[in-house]
Amino acid sequence: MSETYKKEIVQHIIRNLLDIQLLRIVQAQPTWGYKIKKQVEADFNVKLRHGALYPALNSLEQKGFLESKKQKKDGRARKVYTITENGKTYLQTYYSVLQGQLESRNIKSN
Amino acid sequence: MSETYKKEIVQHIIRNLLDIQLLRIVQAQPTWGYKIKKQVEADFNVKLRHGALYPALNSLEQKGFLESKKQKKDGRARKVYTITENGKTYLQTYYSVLQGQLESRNIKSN
DNA sequence: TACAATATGTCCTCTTTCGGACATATCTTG
DNA sequence: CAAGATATGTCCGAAAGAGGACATATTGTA
Repeated sequence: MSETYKKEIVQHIIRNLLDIQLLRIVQAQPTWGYKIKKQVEADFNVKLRHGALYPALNSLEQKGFLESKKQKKDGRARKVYTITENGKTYLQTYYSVLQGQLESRNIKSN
Repeated sequence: MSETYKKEIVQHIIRNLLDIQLLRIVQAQPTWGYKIKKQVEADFNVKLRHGALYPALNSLEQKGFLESKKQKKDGRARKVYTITENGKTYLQTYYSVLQGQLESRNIKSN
């Protein structure tokens, strides 16, 4: 029953909250674009366009929420992202707002 | 500190998760467009265009997540929305996905 | 040596959304 | 009576985003 809309909802989140998801993933562990794409697609069974992903990552770096270093590991040239303090604060605040909604499902009815 | 981004984040949520917010508000209590607008703007101190709100409500009704009845109370002709079972299920599923993210902030690191 | 996978980027067209205006009707208050 | 609040809707030009292609380089595999 609650599975009915699950895929649609995950797709909705990936589309509309992509920046939040990226911050969340990078916060959990420094990583790079291609891995994020593969990981998200495997974990959630949705498609994540790299034409949307890479610009989003660059945008988050420009905003100062992510930092990147070009590394050459396993013979691969990767752009590894790390979350910044501002990024952590932003994500924390975002989740606290959502948490507030999860806790109090009621809205003031003046 | 966590107040730094709060307004920006609330605006982000209103923009990108408007349909979810509407379902949440209507689920808490049957209500109508104009009241939602005033309520959201007062509660969160952000602007909610009625040019975005009314089409969004109609869209949710077309999807079968909301139902509306035109009422004349207090001498006012209002279109009062009620959440449907499908709407409840959708919202519930949405929040359960977000909840899952709140609980496990870690993502599988193969 | 091809072909697939890894890895990151841009570009173009189409569609959607944004911000704000236009529109209309009723009710309340000064 | 006029102005503001309540209440719901559409429309238009501009901006943003979606889908998918084009582009390039290296590495691993058949």
